[in-house]
Amino acid sequence: MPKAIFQTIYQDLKIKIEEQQYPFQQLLPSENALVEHYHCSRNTIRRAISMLAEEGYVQSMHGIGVRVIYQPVRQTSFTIGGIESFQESACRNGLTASTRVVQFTELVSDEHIAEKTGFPIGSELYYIQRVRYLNGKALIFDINMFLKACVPGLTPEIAAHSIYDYIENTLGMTIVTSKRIMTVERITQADEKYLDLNDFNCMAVVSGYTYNADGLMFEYTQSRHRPDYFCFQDTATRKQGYPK
Amino acid sequence: MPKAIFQTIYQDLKIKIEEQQYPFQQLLPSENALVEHYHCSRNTIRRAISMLAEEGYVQSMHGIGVRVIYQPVRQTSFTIGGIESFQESACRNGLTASTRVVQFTELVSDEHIAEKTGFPIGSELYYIQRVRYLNGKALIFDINMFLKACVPGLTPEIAAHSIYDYIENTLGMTIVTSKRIMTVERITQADEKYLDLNDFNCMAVVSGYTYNADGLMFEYTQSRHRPDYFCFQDTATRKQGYPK
DNA sequence: GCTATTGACTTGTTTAAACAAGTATGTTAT
DNA sequence: ATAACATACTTGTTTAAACAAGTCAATAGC
Repeated sequence: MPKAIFQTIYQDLKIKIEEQQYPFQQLLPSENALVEHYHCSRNTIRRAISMLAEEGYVQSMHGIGVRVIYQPVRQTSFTIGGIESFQESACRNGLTASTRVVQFTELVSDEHIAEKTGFPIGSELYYIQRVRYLNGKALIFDINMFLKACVPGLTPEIAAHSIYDYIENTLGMTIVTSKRIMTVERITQADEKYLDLNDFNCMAVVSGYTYNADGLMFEYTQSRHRPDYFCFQDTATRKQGYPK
Repeated sequence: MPKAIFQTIYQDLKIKIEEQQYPFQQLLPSENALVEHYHCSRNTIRRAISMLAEEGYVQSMHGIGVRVIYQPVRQTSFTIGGIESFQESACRNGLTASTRVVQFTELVSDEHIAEKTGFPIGSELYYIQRVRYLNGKALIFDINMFLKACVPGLTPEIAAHSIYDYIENTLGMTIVTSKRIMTVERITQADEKYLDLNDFNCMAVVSGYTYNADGLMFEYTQSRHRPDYFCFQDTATRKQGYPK
Protein backbone atom coordinates (compact mmCIF):
# COMPACT_ATOMS: atom_id res chain seq x y z
CA MET A 1 0.00 0.00 0.00
CA PRO A 2 1.81 3.12 -1.17
CA LYS A 3 1.46 5.87 1.34
CA ALA A 4 4.10 8.26 0.06
CA ILE A 5 2.71 10.98 -2.17
CA PHE A 6 5.32 10.58 -4.87
CA GLN A 7 4.53 6.85 -5.05
CA THR A 8 0.86 7.55 -5.58
CA ILE A 9 1.53 10.08 -8.31
CA TYR A 10 4.11 7.81 -9.94
CA GLN A 11 1.67 4.92 -10.11
CA ASP A 12 -1.17 7.12 -11.30
CA LEU A 13 0.89 8.57 -14.13
CA LYS A 14 2.25 5.13 -15.00
CA ILE A 15 -1.23 3.68 -15.38
CA LYS A 16 -2.35 6.62 -17.46
CA ILE A 17 0.61 6.16 -19.76
CA GLU A 18 0.05 2.42 -20.06
CA GLU A 19 -3.61 3.03 -20.85
CA GLN A 20 -2.46 5.59 -23.39
CA GLN A 21 -4.38 8.43 -21.81
CA TYR A 22 -1.01 10.05 -22.35
CA PRO A 23 -0.15 8.54 -25.74
CA PHE A 24 3.25 7.68 -27.20
CA GLN A 25 5.21 10.75 -28.31
CA GLN A 26 2.90 13.22 -26.62
CA LEU A 27 3.95 15.58 -23.87
CA LEU A 28 2.77 15.18 -20.31
CA PRO A 29 1.10 18.20 -18.73
CA SER A 30 3.79 20.61 -17.53
CA GLU A 31 5.17 20.18 -14.05
CA ASN A 32 3.28 23.23 -12.83
CA ALA A 33 0.04 21.88 -14.26
CA LEU A 34 0.63 18.58 -12.46
CA VAL A 35 1.36 20.49 -9.26
CA GLU A 36 -2.09 22.02 -9.48
CA HIS A 37 -3.73 18.73 -10.39
CA TYR A 38 -2.20 16.71 -7.56
CA HIS A 39 -2.00 19.57 -5.04
CA CYS A 40 1.60 18.96 -4.12
CA SER A 41 4.97 20.61 -4.59
CA ARG A 42 6.94 20.62 -7.80
CA ASN A 43 9.68 18.50 -6.22
CA THR A 44 7.23 15.71 -5.57
CA ILE A 45 6.05 15.78 -9.17
CA ARG A 46 9.63 15.77 -10.40
CA ARG A 47 10.44 12.74 -8.30
CA ALA A 48 7.57 10.77 -9.82
CA ILE A 49 8.60 11.85 -13.32
CA SER A 50 12.22 10.89 -12.77
CA MET A 51 11.13 7.41 -11.72
CA LEU A 52 9.16 7.08 -14.94
CA ALA A 53 12.17 8.30 -16.92
CA GLU A 54 14.35 5.62 -15.32
CA GLU A 55 11.98 2.95 -16.50
CA GLY A 56 11.91 4.27 -20.03
CA TYR A 57 8.35 5.55 -19.82
CA VAL A 58 9.11 9.22 -20.44
CA GLN A 59 11.97 11.47 -21.38
CA SER A 60 12.39 15.02 -20.16
CA MET A 61 13.39 17.70 -22.62
CA HIS A 62 14.84 20.90 -21.24
CA GLY A 63 12.67 23.87 -22.05
CA ILE A 64 10.10 21.75 -23.89
CA GLY A 65 8.34 19.26 -21.70
CA VAL A 66 8.24 15.59 -20.83
CA ARG A 67 7.63 13.24 -23.74
CA VAL A 68 6.00 9.83 -23.40
CA ILE A 69 8.19 7.16 -25.00
CA TYR A 70 6.37 4.15 -23.59
CA GLN A 71 5.15 1.55 -26.03
CA PRO A 72 3.32 -1.66 -25.09
CA VAL A 73 5.65 -4.63 -24.93
CA ARG A 74 5.82 -7.14 -27.71
CA GLN A 75 5.93 -10.54 -26.09
CA THR A 76 6.13 -12.37 -22.77
CA SER A 77 9.19 -11.01 -21.07
CA PHE A 78 10.78 -12.09 -17.90
CA THR A 79 12.14 -9.12 -16.05
CA ILE A 80 12.17 -5.36 -16.35
CA GLY A 81 14.88 -4.20 -14.08
CA GLY A 82 12.85 -5.00 -11.02
CA ILE A 83 13.18 -7.94 -8.70
CA GLU A 84 10.44 -10.39 -9.42
CA SER A 85 9.96 -13.91 -8.24
CA PHE A 86 9.25 -16.73 -10.66
CA GLN A 87 5.69 -16.81 -9.39
CA GLU A 88 5.19 -13.10 -9.97
CA SER A 89 6.63 -13.24 -13.49
CA ALA A 90 4.52 -16.21 -14.47
CA CYS A 91 1.41 -14.59 -13.09
CA ARG A 92 2.08 -11.33 -14.91
CA ASN A 93 2.52 -13.21 -18.17
CA GLY A 94 -0.61 -15.27 -17.65
CA LEU A 95 1.12 -18.65 -17.52
CA THR A 96 0.51 -21.72 -15.42
CA ALA A 97 3.57 -22.24 -13.28
CA SER A 98 4.70 -25.08 -11.09
CA THR A 99 7.91 -26.01 -9.34
CA ARG A 100 9.59 -29.30 -8.47
CA VAL A 101 12.32 -29.42 -5.85
CA VAL A 102 14.93 -31.95 -6.98
CA GLN A 103 17.50 -31.25 -4.29
CA PHE A 104 17.39 -29.73 -0.83
CA THR A 105 20.50 -30.01 1.31
CA GLU A 106 22.72 -27.99 3.56
CA LEU A 107 26.39 -27.36 2.98
CA VAL A 108 29.25 -25.21 4.10
CA SER A 109 30.92 -22.76 1.72
CA ASP A 110 34.38 -23.89 0.63
CA GLU A 111 36.93 -22.08 -1.49
CA HIS A 112 35.30 -23.04 -4.77
CA ILE A 113 31.82 -21.95 -3.70
CA ALA A 114 33.14 -18.74 -2.17
CA GLU A 115 34.82 -17.84 -5.45
CA LYS A 116 31.66 -18.42 -7.44
CA THR A 117 29.03 -17.03 -5.08
CA GLY A 118 30.78 -14.47 -2.92
CA PHE A 119 29.77 -16.19 0.34
CA PRO A 120 32.69 -16.23 2.81
CA ILE A 121 34.35 -19.59 3.33
CA GLY A 122 32.70 -21.46 6.18
CA SER A 123 29.22 -19.96 5.71
CA GLU A 124 26.41 -22.42 6.38
CA LEU A 125 24.11 -22.54 3.39
CA TYR A 126 20.96 -24.12 2.11
CA TYR A 127 21.53 -25.63 -1.33
CA ILE A 128 18.45 -26.06 -3.47
CA GLN A 129 17.86 -27.24 -7.02
CA ARG A 130 14.47 -26.68 -8.58
CA VAL A 131 12.86 -27.34 -11.94
CA ARG A 132 10.36 -24.75 -13.11
CA TYR A 133 7.46 -25.70 -15.34
CA LEU A 134 5.53 -23.27 -17.49
CA ASN A 135 2.35 -24.67 -19.00
CA GLY A 136 3.62 -28.16 -18.23
CA LYS A 137 7.00 -27.82 -19.93
CA ALA A 138 10.23 -28.05 -17.94
CA LEU A 139 11.96 -24.87 -19.05
CA ILE A 140 14.01 -23.44 -16.20
CA PHE A 141 16.55 -24.99 -13.85
CA ASP A 142 17.25 -23.00 -10.70
CA ILE A 143 20.11 -23.37 -8.28
CA ASN A 144 19.73 -21.43 -5.04
CA MET A 145 22.03 -20.91 -2.10
CA PHE A 146 20.78 -19.11 0.98
CA LEU A 147 22.64 -18.02 4.06
CA LYS A 148 21.15 -20.33 6.66
CA ALA A 149 21.43 -17.68 9.36
CA CYS A 150 19.29 -15.29 7.33
CA VAL A 151 16.60 -17.69 6.18
CA PRO A 152 16.00 -20.00 9.12
CA GLY A 153 13.44 -22.74 8.92
CA LEU A 154 13.46 -23.19 5.17
CA THR A 155 11.89 -26.48 4.07
CA PRO A 156 11.41 -28.31 0.77
CA GLU A 157 7.70 -27.53 1.05
CA ILE A 158 8.41 -23.81 1.15
CA ALA A 159 10.85 -24.17 -1.73
CA ALA A 160 8.14 -25.84 -3.79
CA HIS A 161 5.85 -22.91 -3.27
CA SER A 162 7.69 -19.58 -3.12
CA ILE A 163 10.80 -18.83 -1.12
CA TYR A 164 10.42 -15.11 -1.66
CA ASP A 165 6.93 -15.19 -0.28
CA TYR A 166 8.28 -16.94 2.82
CA ILE A 167 11.15 -14.49 3.20
CA GLU A 168 9.07 -11.37 2.82
CA ASN A 169 5.77 -12.32 4.40
CA THR A 170 6.71 -14.91 7.01
CA LEU A 171 10.18 -13.79 8.04
CA GLY A 172 9.41 -10.13 7.38
CA MET A 173 12.75 -9.55 5.72
CA THR A 174 12.99 -6.89 3.05
CA ILE A 175 14.77 -7.54 -0.22
CA VAL A 176 16.35 -4.38 -1.51
CA THR A 177 19.12 -4.76 -4.06
CA SER A 178 19.91 -7.51 -6.50
CA LYS A 179 22.94 -7.61 -8.77
CA ARG A 180 22.54 -9.81 -11.78
CA ILE A 181 24.83 -11.07 -14.48
CA MET A 182 23.50 -12.53 -17.68
CA THR A 183 25.51 -15.01 -19.66
CA VAL A 184 24.96 -17.81 -22.14
CA GLU A 185 26.48 -21.14 -21.18
CA ARG A 186 26.69 -24.64 -22.58
CA ILE A 187 24.15 -27.12 -21.29
CA THR A 188 25.11 -29.29 -18.35
CA GLN A 189 24.16 -32.85 -17.47
CA ALA A 190 21.61 -31.48 -15.00
CA ASP A 191 19.99 -29.40 -17.75
CA GLU A 192 19.68 -32.49 -19.92
CA LYS A 193 18.42 -34.59 -17.08
CA TYR A 194 15.66 -32.30 -15.89
CA LEU A 195 14.61 -30.03 -18.74
CA ASP A 196 12.78 -30.40 -22.02
CA LEU A 197 15.54 -29.23 -24.32
CA ASN A 198 14.99 -28.87 -28.04
CA ASP A 199 18.48 -29.65 -29.35
CA PHE A 200 19.74 -26.36 -27.94
CA ASN A 201 23.31 -26.67 -26.78
CA CYS A 202 23.22 -23.45 -24.73
CA MET A 203 21.19 -21.99 -21.90
CA ALA A 204 20.46 -18.39 -20.96
CA VAL A 205 21.87 -18.02 -17.47
CA VAL A 206 21.03 -15.30 -14.97
CA SER A 207 23.26 -15.24 -11.90
CA GLY A 208 21.89 -13.13 -9.08
CA TYR A 209 23.35 -11.79 -5.87
CA THR A 210 20.66 -10.52 -3.52
CA TYR A 211 21.07 -8.21 -0.55
CA ASN A 212 18.67 -7.73 2.32
CA ALA A 213 17.83 -4.50 4.10
CA ASP A 214 20.98 -4.76 6.22
CA GLY A 215 23.16 -4.71 3.12
CA LEU A 216 24.08 -8.34 3.67
CA MET A 217 24.21 -10.68 0.69
CA PHE A 218 22.07 -13.63 1.71
CA GLU A 219 21.26 -15.30 -1.60
CA TYR A 220 23.03 -16.53 -4.66
CA THR A 221 20.89 -17.81 -7.50
CA GLN A 222 21.68 -19.28 -10.85
CA SER A 223 18.67 -19.47 -13.10
CA ARG A 224 19.13 -21.45 -16.31
CA HIS A 225 16.53 -20.76 -18.98
CA ARG A 226 15.80 -22.59 -22.21
CA PRO A 227 16.71 -20.01 -24.86
CA ASP A 228 13.39 -19.81 -26.68
CA TYR A 229 11.53 -18.94 -23.49
CA PHE A 230 13.89 -16.30 -22.30
CA CYS A 231 13.61 -12.54 -22.65
CA PHE A 232 15.22 -9.88 -20.52
CA GLN A 233 14.32 -6.21 -20.70
CA ASP A 234 16.36 -3.25 -19.66
CA THR A 235 16.29 0.52 -19.99
CA ALA A 236 19.50 2.49 -19.94
CA THR A 237 20.02 6.22 -19.78
CA ARG A 238 23.20 7.80 -20.99
CA LYS A 239 25.04 9.61 -18.26
CA GLN A 240 25.69 13.21 -18.95
CA GLY A 241 28.74 15.04 -17.83
CA TYR A 242 31.54 12.72 -18.83
CA PRO A 243 35.06 14.07 -18.42
CA LYS A 244 35.94 16.28 -21.38
CA MET B 1 33.02 18.15 -17.83
CA PRO B 2 30.57 17.80 -15.01
CA LYS B 3 29.58 21.20 -13.76
CA ALA B 4 26.60 20.26 -11.63
CA ILE B 5 27.47 19.91 -7.97
CA PHE B 6 25.66 16.61 -7.50
CA GLN B 7 27.59 15.18 -10.45
CA THR B 8 30.89 16.15 -8.91
CA ILE B 9 29.99 14.64 -5.55
CA TYR B 10 28.60 11.51 -7.21
CA GLN B 11 31.80 10.93 -9.13
CA ASP B 12 33.99 11.70 -6.15
CA LEU B 13 32.14 9.23 -3.93
CA LYS B 14 32.12 6.64 -6.71
CA ILE B 15 35.86 6.79 -7.12
CA LYS B 16 36.41 6.58 -3.39
CA ILE B 17 34.21 3.49 -3.24
CA GLU B 18 35.96 1.88 -6.19
CA GLU B 19 39.32 2.58 -4.60
CA GLN B 20 37.94 1.12 -1.38
CA GLN B 21 38.57 4.24 0.63
CA TYR B 22 35.02 3.39 1.65
CA PRO B 23 35.32 -0.38 1.83
CA PHE B 24 32.70 -3.04 1.18
CA GLN B 25 30.13 -3.34 3.97
CA GLN B 26 31.20 -0.14 5.70
CA LEU B 27 28.97 2.86 6.20
CA LEU B 28 29.51 6.11 4.34
CA PRO B 29 29.84 9.22 6.50
CA SER B 30 26.37 10.40 7.48
CA GLU B 31 24.56 12.80 5.18
CA ASN B 32 25.15 15.68 7.55
CA ALA B 33 28.86 14.88 7.69
CA LEU B 34 28.99 14.89 3.88
CA VAL B 35 27.10 18.19 3.85
CA GLU B 36 29.90 19.69 5.90
CA HIS B 37 32.61 18.07 3.83
CA TYR B 38 31.28 19.17 0.44
CA HIS B 39 29.75 22.46 1.63
CA CYS B 40 26.40 21.88 0.01
CA SER B 41 22.85 21.12 1.03
CA ARG B 42 21.61 17.76 2.20
CA ASN B 43 19.41 17.39 -0.88
CA THR B 44 22.43 17.56 -3.13
CA ILE B 45 24.18 14.86 -1.09
CA ARG B 46 21.08 12.70 -1.19
CA ARG B 47 20.87 13.01 -4.95
CA ALA B 48 24.43 11.77 -5.37
CA ILE B 49 23.80 8.89 -2.97
CA SER B 50 20.62 7.84 -4.72
CA MET B 51 22.53 7.64 -8.00
CA LEU B 52 25.06 5.35 -6.37
CA ALA B 53 22.25 3.23 -4.93
CA GLU B 54 20.75 2.81 -8.39
CA GLU B 55 24.01 1.41 -9.66
CA GLY B 56 24.31 -1.03 -6.80
CA TYR B 57 27.20 0.79 -5.16
CA VAL B 58 25.48 1.56 -1.87
CA GLN B 59 22.29 0.79 -0.02
CA SER B 60 20.57 3.19 2.36
CA MET B 61 19.27 1.87 5.64
CA HIS B 62 16.67 3.93 7.44
CA GLY B 63 17.92 5.11 10.80
CA ILE B 64 21.33 3.46 10.34
CA GLY B 65 23.32 4.87 7.48
CA VAL B 66 24.40 4.13 3.93
CA ARG B 67 26.24 0.86 3.44
CA VAL B 68 28.75 0.24 0.67
CA ILE B 69 27.85 -2.92 -1.24
CA TYR B 70 30.20 -2.41 -4.18
CA GLN B 71 32.60 -5.20 -4.99
CA PRO B 72 35.12 -5.18 -7.84
CA VAL B 73 33.84 -7.02 -10.91
CA ARG B 74 34.94 -10.53 -11.70
CA GLN B 75 35.55 -10.69 -15.44
CA THR B 76 35.31 -8.75 -18.68
CA SER B 77 31.76 -7.60 -18.87
CA PHE B 78 30.04 -5.82 -21.61
CA THR B 79 27.49 -3.45 -20.22
CA ILE B 80 26.41 -2.09 -16.86
CA GLY B 81 23.08 -0.51 -17.47
CA GLY B 82 24.65 2.44 -19.20
CA ILE B 83 24.83 3.12 -22.89
CA GLU B 84 28.27 2.29 -24.10
CA SER B 85 29.57 1.97 -27.60
CA PHE B 86 31.52 -1.07 -28.71
CA GLN B 87 34.65 1.05 -28.72
CA GLU B 88 34.09 2.24 -25.17
CA SER B 89 33.43 -1.28 -23.88
CA ALA B 90 36.48 -2.72 -25.57
CA CYS B 91 38.66 0.07 -24.26
CA ARG B 92 37.37 -0.35 -20.72
CA ASN B 93 38.14 -4.05 -20.84
CA GLY B 94 41.61 -3.55 -22.30
CA LEU B 95 40.96 -5.35 -25.56
CA THR B 96 42.06 -4.67 -29.10
CA ALA B 97 38.96 -3.95 -31.13
CA SER B 98 38.37 -3.59 -34.84
CA THR B 99 35.34 -3.42 -37.06
CA ARG B 100 34.61 -4.56 -40.62
CA VAL B 101 31.62 -3.16 -42.49
CA VAL B 102 30.13 -5.95 -44.59
CA GLN B 103 27.04 -4.13 -45.78
CA PHE B 104 26.07 -0.50 -46.11
CA THR B 105 22.88 0.31 -47.97
CA GLU B 106 19.79 2.43 -47.73
CA LEU B 107 16.28 1.08 -47.58
CA VAL B 108 12.73 2.10 -46.82
CA SER B 109 10.85 0.57 -43.91
CA ASP B 110 8.14 -1.87 -44.99
CA GLU B 111 5.57 -3.69 -42.90
CA HIS B 112 7.98 -6.43 -41.85
CA ILE B 113 10.71 -4.02 -40.76
CA ALA B 114 8.23 -1.76 -39.00
CA GLU B 115 6.97 -4.69 -36.96
CA LYS B 116 10.45 -5.70 -35.92
CA THR B 117 12.08 -2.33 -35.38
CA GLY B 118 9.29 0.08 -34.55
CA PHE B 119 10.18 2.47 -37.39
CA PRO B 120 7.03 3.69 -39.14
CA ILE B 121 6.38 2.24 -42.60
CA GLY B 122 8.00 4.41 -45.26
CA SER B 123 10.89 5.67 -43.11
CA GLU B 124 14.15 6.06 -45.00
CA LEU B 125 16.88 4.13 -43.25
CA TYR B 126 20.53 3.31 -43.39
CA TYR B 127 21.05 -0.43 -43.12
CA ILE B 128 24.45 -1.53 -41.89
CA GLN B 129 25.97 -4.90 -41.08
CA ARG B 130 29.24 -5.01 -39.21
CA VAL B 131 31.55 -7.68 -37.88
CA ARG B 132 33.32 -6.86 -34.62
CA TYR B 133 36.72 -8.32 -33.84
CA LEU B 134 38.18 -8.58 -30.37
CA ASN B 135 41.84 -9.52 -30.26
CA GLY B 136 41.57 -10.70 -33.85
CA LYS B 137 38.59 -13.02 -33.38
CA ALA B 138 35.27 -12.35 -35.12
CA LEU B 139 32.88 -12.49 -32.19
CA ILE B 140 30.04 -10.06 -32.71
CA PHE B 141 27.72 -9.44 -35.64
CA ASP B 142 25.91 -6.10 -35.57
CA ILE B 143 22.92 -5.04 -37.59
CA ASN B 144 22.11 -1.32 -37.42
CA MET B 145 19.30 0.72 -38.81
CA PHE B 146 19.37 4.49 -38.51
CA LEU B 147 16.73 7.03 -39.41
CA LYS B 148 18.37 8.75 -42.36
CA ALA B 149 16.83 12.09 -41.46
CA CYS B 150 18.48 11.97 -38.01
CA VAL B 151 21.93 10.79 -39.01
CA PRO B 152 22.67 12.53 -42.30
CA GLY B 153 25.94 11.99 -44.07
CA LEU B 154 26.70 8.57 -42.66
CA THR B 155 29.37 6.71 -44.66
CA PRO B 156 30.96 3.26 -44.56
CA GLU B 157 34.14 4.93 -43.32
CA ILE B 158 32.34 6.36 -40.31
CA ALA B 159 30.67 3.01 -39.70
CA ALA B 160 34.08 1.34 -39.63
CA HIS B 161 35.24 3.71 -36.93
CA SER B 162 32.49 4.68 -34.49
CA ILE B 163 28.99 5.78 -35.40
CA TYR B 164 28.31 6.99 -31.88
CA ASP B 165 31.36 9.18 -31.96
CA TYR B 166 30.08 10.71 -35.20
CA ILE B 167 26.58 11.21 -33.83
CA GLU B 168 27.65 12.80 -30.58
CA ASN B 169 30.74 14.75 -31.53
CA THR B 170 30.19 15.64 -35.19
CA LEU B 171 26.42 15.94 -35.38
CA GLY B 172 26.15 17.15 -31.81
CA MET B 173 23.12 14.97 -31.13
CA THR B 174 22.56 13.72 -27.60
CA ILE B 175 21.67 10.12 -26.93
CA VAL B 176 19.45 9.83 -23.91
CA THR B 177 17.44 6.66 -23.53
CA SER B 178 17.98 3.17 -24.84
CA LYS B 179 15.59 0.27 -24.40
CA ARG B 180 17.16 -3.12 -24.75
CA ILE B 181 15.86 -6.64 -24.95
CA MET B 182 18.13 -9.61 -24.42
CA THR B 183 17.33 -12.95 -25.95
CA VAL B 184 19.15 -16.08 -27.05
CA GLU B 185 18.54 -17.09 -30.64
CA ARG B 186 19.63 -19.82 -33.01
CA ILE B 187 22.53 -18.99 -35.28
CA THR B 188 21.77 -17.64 -38.74
CA GLN B 189 23.57 -18.06 -42.03
CA ALA B 190 25.11 -14.63 -41.58
CA ASP B 191 26.50 -15.65 -38.18
CA GLU B 192 28.10 -18.73 -39.74
CA LYS B 193 29.41 -16.77 -42.67
CA TYR B 194 31.09 -13.97 -40.76
CA LEU B 195 31.91 -15.15 -37.25
CA ASP B 196 34.32 -17.59 -35.66
CA LEU B 197 31.77 -19.91 -34.07
CA ASN B 198 32.85 -22.81 -31.90
CA ASP B 199 30.03 -25.28 -32.58
CA PHE B 200 27.63 -23.07 -30.66
CA ASN B 201 24.15 -23.26 -32.11
CA CYS B 202 22.92 -20.14 -30.31
CA MET B 203 23.88 -16.49 -30.05
CA ALA B 204 23.31 -13.96 -27.29
CA VAL B 205 21.27 -11.23 -28.91
CA VAL B 206 20.79 -7.69 -27.65
CA SER B 207 18.14 -5.69 -29.48
CA GLY B 208 18.29 -2.00 -28.77
CA TYR B 209 15.94 0.90 -29.45
CA THR B 210 17.65 4.23 -29.00
CA TYR B 211 16.03 7.64 -28.52
CA ASN B 212 17.62 11.03 -29.05
CA ALA B 213 17.09 14.16 -26.99
CA ASP B 214 13.84 14.91 -28.84
CA GLY B 215 12.35 11.62 -27.70
CA LEU B 216 12.51 10.29 -31.26
CA MET B 217 13.64 6.74 -31.83
CA PHE B 218 16.36 7.01 -34.40
CA GLU B 219 18.21 3.72 -34.11
CA TYR B 220 17.46 0.04 -34.02
CA THR B 221 20.36 -2.27 -33.34
CA GLN B 222 20.67 -6.00 -33.15
CA SER B 223 23.94 -7.11 -31.66
CA ARG B 224 24.67 -10.84 -31.90
CA HIS B 225 27.39 -12.09 -29.55
CA ARG B 226 29.17 -15.40 -29.43
CA PRO B 227 28.01 -16.87 -26.11
CA ASP B 228 31.39 -17.38 -24.46
CA TYR B 229 32.30 -13.72 -24.91
CA PHE B 230 29.08 -12.29 -23.66
CA CYS B 231 28.28 -10.91 -20.23
CA PHE B 232 25.60 -8.44 -19.27
CA GLN B 233 25.38 -6.79 -15.88
CA ASP B 234 22.38 -5.28 -14.21
CA THR B 235 21.39 -3.96 -10.81
CA ALA B 236 17.80 -4.06 -9.71
CA THR B 237 16.15 -2.52 -6.70
CA ARG B 238 12.93 -3.88 -5.32
CA LYS B 239 10.14 -1.36 -5.48
CA GLN B 240 8.56 -0.62 -2.17
CA GLY B 241 4.95 0.14 -1.73
CA TYR B 242 3.25 -2.55 -3.74
CA PRO B 243 -0.50 -2.72 -3.38
CA LYS B 244 -1.17 -4.75 -0.23
C1' DG C 1 10.83 41.16 -45.56
C1' DC C 2 14.20 40.14 -42.23
C1' DT C 3 16.52 40.22 -37.88
C1' DA C 4 16.78 41.04 -33.03
C1' DT C 5 14.66 41.24 -28.76
C1' DT C 6 11.46 40.56 -25.47
C1' DG C 7 8.59 37.81 -22.53
C1' DA C 8 6.19 33.83 -21.29
C1' DC C 9 6.59 29.51 -21.04
C1' DT C 10 9.24 24.98 -20.13
C1' DT C 11 12.65 21.85 -17.32
C1' DG C 12 17.20 21.81 -14.33
C1' DT C 13 19.79 22.79 -10.00
C1' DT C 14 20.27 24.12 -5.35
C1' DT C 15 19.14 25.67 -0.84
C1' DA C 16 16.77 25.75 3.76
C1' DA C 17 13.60 24.17 6.61
C1' DA C 18 10.43 21.24 8.97
C1' DC C 19 8.72 17.02 10.32
C1' DA C 20 8.31 11.81 10.19
C1' DA C 21 10.22 7.59 11.32
C1' DG C 22 13.73 4.04 12.32
C1' DT C 23 17.90 2.77 15.39
C1' DA C 24 20.93 2.73 19.12
C1' DT C 25 22.28 3.93 23.64
C1' DG C 26 21.76 5.68 27.32
C1' DT C 27 19.12 6.53 32.12
C1' DT C 28 15.42 5.87 35.16
C1' DA C 29 11.93 3.54 37.71
C1' DT C 30 10.16 -0.71 39.09
C1' DA D 1 18.10 -7.40 36.59
C1' DT D 2 14.63 -5.81 33.58
C1' DA D 3 11.42 -3.07 31.41
C1' DA D 4 10.18 1.50 30.07
C1' DC D 5 11.40 5.81 28.65
C1' DA D 6 14.17 9.67 26.95
C1' DT D 7 17.28 11.43 23.58
C1' DA D 8 20.53 11.83 20.21
C1' DC D 9 21.59 10.14 16.30
C1' DT D 10 20.39 8.24 11.45
C1' DT D 11 17.64 8.36 6.79
C1' DG D 12 12.88 9.49 4.44
C1' DT D 13 9.37 12.78 2.73
C1' DT D 14 7.61 17.16 1.56
C1' DT D 15 7.35 22.01 0.94
C1' DA D 16 8.68 26.71 -0.76
C1' DA D 17 11.56 29.50 -2.90
C1' DA D 18 14.98 31.29 -5.94
C1' DC D 19 17.60 31.26 -9.90
C1' DA D 20 19.62 29.11 -14.21
C1' DA D 21 18.90 27.73 -18.73
C1' DG D 22 16.53 26.11 -22.89
C1' DT D 23 12.43 26.86 -26.25
C1' DC D 24 9.13 29.26 -28.73
C1' DA D 25 6.29 32.77 -30.52
C1' DA D 26 5.02 37.44 -30.80
C1' DT D 27 6.64 41.93 -31.39
C1' DA D 28 9.53 45.82 -32.38
C1' DG D 29 12.96 47.95 -35.23
C1' DC D 30 15.45 48.22 -39.33
